[in-house]
Amino acid sequence: MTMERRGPLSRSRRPTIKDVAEAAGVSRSTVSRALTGRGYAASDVRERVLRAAAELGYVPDVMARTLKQQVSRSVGVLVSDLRNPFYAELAAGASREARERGYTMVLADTSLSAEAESEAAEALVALRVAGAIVTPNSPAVSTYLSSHGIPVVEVDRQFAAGSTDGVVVGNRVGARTATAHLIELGHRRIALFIDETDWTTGYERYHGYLEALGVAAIKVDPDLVVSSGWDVADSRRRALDMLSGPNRPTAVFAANNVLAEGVWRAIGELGLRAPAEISLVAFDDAPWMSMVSPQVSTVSQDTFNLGATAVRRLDERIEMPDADSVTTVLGVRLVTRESTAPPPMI
Amino acid sequence: MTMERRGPLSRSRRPTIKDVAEAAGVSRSTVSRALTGRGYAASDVRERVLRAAAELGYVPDVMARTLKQQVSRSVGVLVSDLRNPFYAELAAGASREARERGYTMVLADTSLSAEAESEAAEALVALRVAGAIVTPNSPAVSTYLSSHGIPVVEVDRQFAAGSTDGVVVGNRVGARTATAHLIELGHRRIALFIDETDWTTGYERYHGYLEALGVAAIKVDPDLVVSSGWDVADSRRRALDMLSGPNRPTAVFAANNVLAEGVWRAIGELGLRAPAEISLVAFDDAPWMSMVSPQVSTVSQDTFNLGATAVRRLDERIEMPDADSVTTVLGVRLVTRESTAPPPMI
DNA sequence: GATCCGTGTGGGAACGATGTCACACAGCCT
DNA sequence: AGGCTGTGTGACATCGTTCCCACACGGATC
Repeated sequence: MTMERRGPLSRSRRPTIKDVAEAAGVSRSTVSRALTGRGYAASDVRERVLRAAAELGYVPDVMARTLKQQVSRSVGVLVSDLRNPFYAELAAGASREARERGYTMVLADTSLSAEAESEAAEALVALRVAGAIVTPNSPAVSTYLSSHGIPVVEVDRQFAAGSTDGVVVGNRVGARTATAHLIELGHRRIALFIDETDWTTGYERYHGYLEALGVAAIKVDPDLVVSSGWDVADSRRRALDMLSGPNRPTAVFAANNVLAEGVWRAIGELGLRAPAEISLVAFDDAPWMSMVSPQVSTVSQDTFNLGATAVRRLDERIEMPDADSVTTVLGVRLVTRESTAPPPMI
Repeated sequence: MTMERRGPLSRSRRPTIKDVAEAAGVSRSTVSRALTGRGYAASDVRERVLRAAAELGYVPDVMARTLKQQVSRSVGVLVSDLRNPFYAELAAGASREARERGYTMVLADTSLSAEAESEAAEALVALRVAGAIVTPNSPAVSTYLSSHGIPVVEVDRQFAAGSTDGVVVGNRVGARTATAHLIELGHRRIALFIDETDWTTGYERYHGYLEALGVAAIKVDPDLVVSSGWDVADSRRRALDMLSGPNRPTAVFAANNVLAEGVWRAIGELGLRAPAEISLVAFDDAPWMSMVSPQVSTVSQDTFNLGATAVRRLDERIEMPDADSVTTVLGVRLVTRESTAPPPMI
């Protein structure tokens, strides 16, 4: 196998605007005007320039242009974990909207590591991106990017509400609705699986859960609130513990798709029959939830749209850097499937 | 809600190397040498420069650097559809490997559209990326990028074998193994669901299927080979047709995760009992396959590694542009779960 | 004392595109 | 004839960085 000989065009250096100018017999300035459409250019000259550019396969150098104009047409997107369908779909939405608005997308998977996150943020600054979208793990990213004059939109989670734009979903109302759904079915011992309860998304979902219990005058049992790690294995382990215990709950609300998967696996392994013996309701409608049996009831959010909306917001912010910051809250919807039913009679 | 006042630092323009030079009382050249480590710089001077840079929050401008050096540290990644877990995982692997090697990643979702694909390719040229990884839909992308001197690695699918590097999996052997597995169980009427049979991946899987049938001296029934579209809905429809027909197959080999989902849904909707009444084996181990009941047997490929390997290959190619092109074939593994069993007795 | 090192440092020309400015030309008015 | 306008073009400085080159300095060698 041998590398094919490259065309004559590419062996030499890439064509620059100067090459186009010479080929068309005009100056660099004229080429620039003809191609960008800014400023005068006689139609026959424009014609000639366009032809020359096409013939040479000329593509303007974004680096040089950005350097000169001091503003690029790319946005940075920082997500926690592309392997999680939630973030993948978020990124897909961002990608489509970015393309539609003429932005290129620089994407980094921050792998839930603070180090990777700040490293990636620094790369975005170095790249002089026009703006950034982040699913932050700490307030640091937004602060850092903002301090370098880069507009930021926090998505899914929001640390810097009030000083930074945000696009989130109705976490509290979603969690409240999910919990209320279980209560309505007759459940009283409802466990909550959640990653953390102190910040933004986790905080809201936790409080949504508390509110629903409060309304029904159900006392919160701290043993039923498990603050699990971020991966399936951990959540599964914790669920195995809780569900094989003596006084197990009759229902579980798993506050995201990863935790839900862990709980779901534990239920299966313990041979518990859902929803007859235990009900499960999740947050985030991952694809598997509508494929497994019983299908999992969940609070569904339009994740693709979440990403797209964030890019829209960012674009607006780039246009109007000094407008007041806004937080957009997208709606959620409880999808009741087969995993929730009244608790077993004792 | 009001935008927080930005720090004094950012209100004015971003600090440049010149600002650092003035703060440290040296020339721009010296700052450059001190920060990059190329060339002389007395240790006390270096110290002073580093401190000044840190104090100002200086981050070198990648645009300017790239413009000068004529080589960037970013790679382009073009995938078909981020919402498909296959591509998401591929991108995740690429992302991690890119980060480890000091590349930033420009990602575009080409949405299975040829137009978006070539648009994205042009953007990569404009960005002067150091290299690109693509899951191509046609030979055009690789040709185009190569003609602009951009090293390309084709991943998953390969159109330009011999002239472009590729990283693929053992599609033919995987398909053969999956089909042979069904034959071994006693199946004779084995349907194939596949997206296309003319190019690269689809071609290989198709021929793997044919080979396995050939070895067992089973005549190919063209009615059992359905070249479905690319989405779940289409595949489901085709599967409903075929499986509700008079002379249905006893087993289905679905050549990718999307088609498998369609077939799986159809099986469920028709109330067919798998594997008692129909066996199913897939290609690509999507998460849901090990969660549903019965769990789906499949040809598993290490998709994350596929992405990571592609970046590794690309990096090597960037280092040695004139070496012979190589195609890396990663192994696959048949994972037998619960969806395959001997055909029903007649 | 002239020359030659090695060690540092600064000046300045690139890289490719943009856009301001000056200017050239034709046609028209005073 | 001189001035003006409108149309079209080219020279040139600029963006932030790198890196080649020149050069300065102290010490060693002839």
